Amino acid sequence: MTALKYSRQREAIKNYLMATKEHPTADIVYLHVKEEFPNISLGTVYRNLNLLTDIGEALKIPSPDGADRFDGNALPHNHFFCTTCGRVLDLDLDIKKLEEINTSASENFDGKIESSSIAFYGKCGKCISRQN
Amino acid sequence: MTALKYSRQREAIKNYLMATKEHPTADIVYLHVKEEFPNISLGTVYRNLNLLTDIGEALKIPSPDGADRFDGNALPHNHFFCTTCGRVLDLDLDIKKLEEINTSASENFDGKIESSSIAFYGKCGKCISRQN
DNA sequence: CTGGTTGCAAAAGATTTGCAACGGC
DNA sequence: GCCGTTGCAAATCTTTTGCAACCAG
Repeated sequence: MTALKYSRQREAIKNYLMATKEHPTADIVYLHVKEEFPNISLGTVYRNLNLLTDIGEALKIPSPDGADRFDGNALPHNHFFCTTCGRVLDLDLDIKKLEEINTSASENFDGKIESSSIAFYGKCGKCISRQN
Repeated sequence: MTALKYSRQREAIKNYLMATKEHPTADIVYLHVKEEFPNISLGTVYRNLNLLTDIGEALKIPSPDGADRFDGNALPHNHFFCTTCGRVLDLDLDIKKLEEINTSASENFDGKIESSSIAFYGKCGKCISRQN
């Protein structure tokens, strides 16, 4: 285990991640942090996003089409993927229900379930009203 | 809508996908189908996997580390991702519970939820026993 | 014949990495 | 000063695509 050292770039990345609800891709994080650090490189953004993910301060959300997305909220919660516009939204569920699911899943499964996350798919509110 | 035409390559890909429970990457599908069609190209494998996914005869499972995986079982079911060895396993849940989740999620959500899928994380049985 | 499909290779997109300079501690 | 971090560019990995030949209907 190597000691972690402070860096202004990493802090800016983390601040941006925690402030937005947009579940940005690495590229979008890069574009925003670039406003404050014009010389920052995409490689640094990737390195720090992975580092934050590894130490549990961010989530990496894989996407079936396109780049992975990142979430500054590392607490257990779920996501909704709009199949029309591609947006990713947070979606909170009753904790009891979530625990029930893990318990129920453990019953017929050979292994240890440590966590779970649900992906919901459909049309988001914006896309539904745009369609009318 | 363009008419779909039979191809031996597509059939071989589909057969392999339906026969395995390994949730293979495109590359692994390629290596297996190559045994029967030595000249098949990776591009053809990708084209057909995407086609099968589009017409609902396969699922594309995005992975946070590495290539997407494909599943020949297109019926709604869930997956377990072993955080130690990276294997992806099927995991079935009570249908009632799944419906409850979608209903419960719809209540506080502005949009239309059409489907959902749960990703479970932890250690698979093999990795647990290997560790002892 | 017509038009979907294939193999090949090049291109595109996303992410990682080697390296020398830099910056925390 | 030591060693983690950065910027840059090149490399790697995954997936898509243009094109001419091919094949199913």
